[in-house]
Amino acid sequence: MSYKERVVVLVDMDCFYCQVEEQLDPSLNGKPIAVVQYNTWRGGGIIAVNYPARERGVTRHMRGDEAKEKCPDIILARVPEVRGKADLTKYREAGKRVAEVLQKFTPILERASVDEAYLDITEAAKARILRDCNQLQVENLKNTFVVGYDIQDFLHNVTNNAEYFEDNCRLAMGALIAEEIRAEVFAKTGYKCSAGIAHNKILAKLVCGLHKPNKQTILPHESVPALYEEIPIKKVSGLGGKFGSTLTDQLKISKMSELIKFTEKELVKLFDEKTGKWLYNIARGIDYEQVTPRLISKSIGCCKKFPGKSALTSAESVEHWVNELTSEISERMEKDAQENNRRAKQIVLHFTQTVNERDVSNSRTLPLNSYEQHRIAHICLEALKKILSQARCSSPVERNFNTSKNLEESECSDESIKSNEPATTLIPNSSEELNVLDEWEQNNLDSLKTCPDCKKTILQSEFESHIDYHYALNIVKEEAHLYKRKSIESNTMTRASGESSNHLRNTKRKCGDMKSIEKFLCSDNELNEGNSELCPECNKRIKFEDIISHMDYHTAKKLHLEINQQPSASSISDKTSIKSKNKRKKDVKNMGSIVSFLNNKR
DNA sequence: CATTCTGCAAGC
DNA sequence: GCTTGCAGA
Ligand SMILES: Nc1ncnc2c1ncn2[C@H]1C[C@H](O)[C@@H](COP(=O)(O)OP(=O)(O)OP(=O)(O)O)O1
Ligand SMILES: [Mn+2]
Ligand SMILES: [Mn+2]
Repeated sequence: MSYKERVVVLVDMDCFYCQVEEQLDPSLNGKPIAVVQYNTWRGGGIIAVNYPARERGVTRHMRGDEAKEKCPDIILARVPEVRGKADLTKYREAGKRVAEVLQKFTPILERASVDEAYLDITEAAKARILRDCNQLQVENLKNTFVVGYDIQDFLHNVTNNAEYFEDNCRLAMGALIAEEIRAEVFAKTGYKCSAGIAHNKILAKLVCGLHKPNKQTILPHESVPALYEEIPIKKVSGLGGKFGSTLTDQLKISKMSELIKFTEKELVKLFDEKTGKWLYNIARGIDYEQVTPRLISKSIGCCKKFPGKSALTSAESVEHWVNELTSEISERMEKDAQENNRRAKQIVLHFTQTVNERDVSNSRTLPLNSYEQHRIAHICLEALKKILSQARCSSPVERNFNTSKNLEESECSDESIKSNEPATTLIPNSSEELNVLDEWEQNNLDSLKTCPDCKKTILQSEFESHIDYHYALNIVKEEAHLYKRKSIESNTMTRASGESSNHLRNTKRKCGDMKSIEKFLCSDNELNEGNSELCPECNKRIKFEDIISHMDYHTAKKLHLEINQQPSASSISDKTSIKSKNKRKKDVKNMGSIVSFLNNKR
């Protein structure tokens, strides 16, 4: 498939945490604001800045005090503190509301962070070109910029010679849909966002930021070389860190356009096969990375740092913070279990200490059989003691802790807790961290039912959505003439389902995030190119004989959404999982004081 | 003394 | 399978 085939959109909320705060307190409207976490030390650390405050020179990473100097009338909103730590719940929930709106436009949606998501709307754009090319007018793309073009000229080209400019025509239609997506996000949530529209993820991400806030940008492929002349290498996703620095230093280049000088062979030789080829393609505006459908996180974690003198120095304090962190984890995991029908099977405990000026970190994957706070805490504390007692103690120095857990891939999930505390006395600058991580298991205790309409055997947990499916299908049959197939990509979530599957950890299987209706439709295994094709709407493999009814299903879903505007709030997901097993023992040196504290205590 | 997250892949 | 490091919001 051509590198110009797809229409990929990256939607990113504008100064997201600030917008969340502005909506909660409308008196902040129009004023310069920033969001800080903690405020006792130099006014707290700034993690989000709204646009009026940016004009005044305030940036992320500044301290609250510094922001006040730059902009005396700035309002500093504070991240809530619960259990003595920052609590990001309200931002996660706001992000979830946004994702629920985006999800109505396509199931090929990948949440990339709390405030952004990639959407592959190739099929929707193609379908709409067949009937709505006349809508590609400036008045329908009022918030759209096109790199390298005046929008008027760009639209003129694609509408007058749609075949010759078919790739740009798809991008233009993608932008029209993106305008609608963004309008819907604002209508449903009150939040403004920006978007990038391009043939791949890397470029969509890159151009989303060119016209913020509340605007969107198209990048036609032929505009890549000129754009790259202006783009520092570190601005491209994946090149913002050490690897990007290696490029600028070793290759003596600074702009993306300079990368094109190198042959694929040279790049493969300089780095490895995978990296070299990737870089060679990126230099030409080519990126084949798929938008991987994923609506919910694979891991749940929390952590706390204890910088400098606040480093934890007693067993009691360590125990206290492990309790606080496991309490938050327990609460969030329980909620996740209700919403997503999955359970973590493992937890990862992680902590770091500062020993002789150097960070030493440890982590252990531990089995998790219960979400009860005290049980999780017990598991973590036992592991912690074991690790520290095996460490060679001699010179007592500093430490800090932190814990975290993660959810697992398709079917599993984890949690993580992070805390960070200094353990011993002495040295003023110390820190530690603890982490916990787990995987999930899905509940297999589903009973079977027979559908009264189609007589198929289905899981109890999928019964409701299965009936919804018949309901929607019937309406479609009656009113199909009102709705063209493939008009707008949209998709509602279905109810949560149980379902079990097997270990899919690390296996690339799209079925992991499938909704129950889709699972029902895709229940046959053994699908291959000889007996099936990929659905243009959802990219799932469908048997030839089922493709017509499968497309009806998509139409039904769209219609159902309009009829019943109540999107059911749960997604499905998961299942199985695995694991348990734990770890090995690694020695850590210089773990003096905390070890003795722990040993003394128990 | 930026902090609190999340995802991915390499290397063992 | 597990730990670690990198990259990003
Ligand atoms: N380094 C960080 N540490 C903690 N939270 C962060 C960090 N970076 C970003 N966040 C949070 C706060 C942001 O509002 C939110 C989304 O990040 P991001 O999209 O990069 O910026 P933003 O939404 O604040 O502004 P922009 O309008 O430029 O997108 O994630
Ligand atoms: Mn943002
Ligand atoms: Mn973002």
